[in-house]
Amino acid sequence: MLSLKKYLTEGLLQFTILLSLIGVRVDVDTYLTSQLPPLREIILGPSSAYTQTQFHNLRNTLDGYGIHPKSIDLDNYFTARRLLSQVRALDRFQVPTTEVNAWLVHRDPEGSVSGSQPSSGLALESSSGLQDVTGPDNGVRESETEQGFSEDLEDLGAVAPPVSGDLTKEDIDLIDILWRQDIDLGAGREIFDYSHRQKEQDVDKELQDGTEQEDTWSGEGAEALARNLLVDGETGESFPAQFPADISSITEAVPSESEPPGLQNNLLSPLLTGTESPFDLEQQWQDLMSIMEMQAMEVNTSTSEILYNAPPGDPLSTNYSLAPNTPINQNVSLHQASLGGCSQDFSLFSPEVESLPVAGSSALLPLAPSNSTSLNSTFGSTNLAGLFFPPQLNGTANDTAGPELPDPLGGLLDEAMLDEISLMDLAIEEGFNPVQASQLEEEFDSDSGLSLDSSHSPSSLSSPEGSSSSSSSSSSSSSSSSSSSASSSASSSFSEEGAVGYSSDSETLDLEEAEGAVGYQPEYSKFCRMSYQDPSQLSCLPYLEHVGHNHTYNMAPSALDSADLPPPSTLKKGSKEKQADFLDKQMSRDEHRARAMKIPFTNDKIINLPVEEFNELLSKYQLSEAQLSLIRDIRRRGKNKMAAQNCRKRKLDTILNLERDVEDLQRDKARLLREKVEFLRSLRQMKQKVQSLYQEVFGRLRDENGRPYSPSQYALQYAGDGSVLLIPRTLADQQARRQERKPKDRRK
DNA sequence: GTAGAGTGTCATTGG
DNA sequence: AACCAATGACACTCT
Repeated sequence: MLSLKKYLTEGLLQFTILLSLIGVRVDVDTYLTSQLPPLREIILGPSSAYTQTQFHNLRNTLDGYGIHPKSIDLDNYFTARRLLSQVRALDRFQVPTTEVNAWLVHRDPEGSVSGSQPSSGLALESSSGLQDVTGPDNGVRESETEQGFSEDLEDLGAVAPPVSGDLTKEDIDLIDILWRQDIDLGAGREIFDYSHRQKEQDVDKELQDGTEQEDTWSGEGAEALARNLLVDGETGESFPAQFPADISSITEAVPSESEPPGLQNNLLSPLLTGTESPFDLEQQWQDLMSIMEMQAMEVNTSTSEILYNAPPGDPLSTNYSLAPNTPINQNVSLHQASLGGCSQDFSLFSPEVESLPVAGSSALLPLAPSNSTSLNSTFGSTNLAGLFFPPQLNGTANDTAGPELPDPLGGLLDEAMLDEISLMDLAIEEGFNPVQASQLEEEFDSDSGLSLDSSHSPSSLSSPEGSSSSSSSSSSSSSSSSSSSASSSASSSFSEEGAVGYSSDSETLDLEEAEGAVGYQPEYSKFCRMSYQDPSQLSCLPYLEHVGHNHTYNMAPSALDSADLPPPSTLKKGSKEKQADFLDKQMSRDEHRARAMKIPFTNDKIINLPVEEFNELLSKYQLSEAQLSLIRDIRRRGKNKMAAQNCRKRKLDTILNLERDVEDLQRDKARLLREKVEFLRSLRQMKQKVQSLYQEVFGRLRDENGRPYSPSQYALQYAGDGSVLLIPRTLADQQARRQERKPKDRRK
């Protein structure tokens, strides 16, 4: 076992040297590609090729190779794969690299600490460089990462870990861990692209020549690169090879109170470069940033900015040539710290890292609850290490076993978001899952937008005319219904209407023309039957609305309203009796009474005539007091009957409208829940990205002795200008405490 | 025979 | 004050 380990280590070192010889650098875009797949899954659906869990098996299955990670054939395997991948990557472009400017603020007071810019400390500065054509490595991410790591250490003049020979155990462990990390996290398909390495090589050359990084980008190299369209390592999106970081377009929508302009802008880009659905990605980012912004509103980051940020004019910290649509890169300079091969990788981090302290501190506040103890509580808002360093890295890259560090975005998610997630899950369990929502939508879509369909409306007319009238009236508001009923009842042409007027005038006309009576099917059918049985009564047709009602009270059939009926002599005697009985049954009580009292006009006239005409009509006849009283009662009851029908119909419409509103709200709720699920899912993946990238960056930091920094003692802090600072935890904790108080004060 | 829906009627209220 | 729409409540009929 020991020999195996040694063999592995030696093999890795040899491989690293090999990669460095051919100019391969490791870049963080490995993580970009490895982390974005989940986002793609959100948008495009799951893709087994990007499933993160498969990365663990990647080394055993890639390219058909079946090999155990500890196999002694590892170097052969890696070499073969690397060469193959390099060949494959020859025609690909690569994302511009990320520049990481970190300032070690504490460690040696007399040295060039905060503010100074050691020219040699640009471990993470990278650019495209033409890769050695002889050995472009595209596919072997693990070896590539490691190679880039050591290569950077060599090239950058920073204190590099021993490349061979006297490797300490920490070094070996770190190498092993980083190697495994790269494997586990997965690498992008174009991580080791040709153009990318070309840029890197160029930068490396310039660094060796003592050229400042910003000169590189502002000079010919940058222009030349700008002319070329680079392809995002993950998404394949083409964009100018500049140092852009035009995340401002995104973050502008998320204003932050206390942060200087550009602070937020730098870290978003990588996720926005998805070729398949960049807009969706941007939307997701906007959602994320909006949440973070809400939290950032409560936090003042000015303190940290004053303390640790490079001045605004600092070329290193502000050298983002923010070309639009090229938001990939983020400059993070790790001064006084050597960072292995983190070139553009940090750009992926940027969105999160930036937004955390910026939006900062607020977003992180939940991470370090005041009641938490020791380190966790002290990791402030801007203390990235405390937030992001996972136990894994702590145990491995850390010589002093530090306490377990909280989750990077744990504060974001753990408290508020997790509650929401749980609520959401609960809501889904309660029946608002997307499937049901979609079903609901289908159901509604089939409803033609009206809540009043036959199944829902027991009072709807069974006849086509009736249903149309009913649906139209139901679609209108109840107020319109009442107004329509009022208009119909107020109409002076009662004889033409002859119907109960609930619906509007036009509707009433349609209904009357079709039915000529009360707008309910039972009455209509009865009336029709009666009318066709006795054509002689067709003359009564407009006025027989009351006859059709169900309520036929047993009264003496003696009092037929003879005024509107043809002479009985025209009918045969046998059928005449039957028809009389039938008509008696069809007549209402008031009609029977009117007939009994020998009222000389129809009940319809009594009921529907306007007051003036009604009084005129009464004046034409010499009527007794009993007749007048009956006529007034008939009129009152008739009007009230119509009013009751209208009222009931209105009531039904109101109920149906409420039902439709409830269904609409349920549909909206289901949709919002779906959106929430997707948003939370993307947020979780962002969190994972931030965590892994933080680990990547921090794990590659080396002190002057070439040893990794202890996560328990140091933390990465995201400064307001986009740079990343390596500060001791105590300082970070103090800052965090200060920023914790501010939102509280603000709430007061 | 009973429950429930549909309808008519009365009393009341408010415009 | 008269008229009328709206509506709750009740009764009746029908299924």
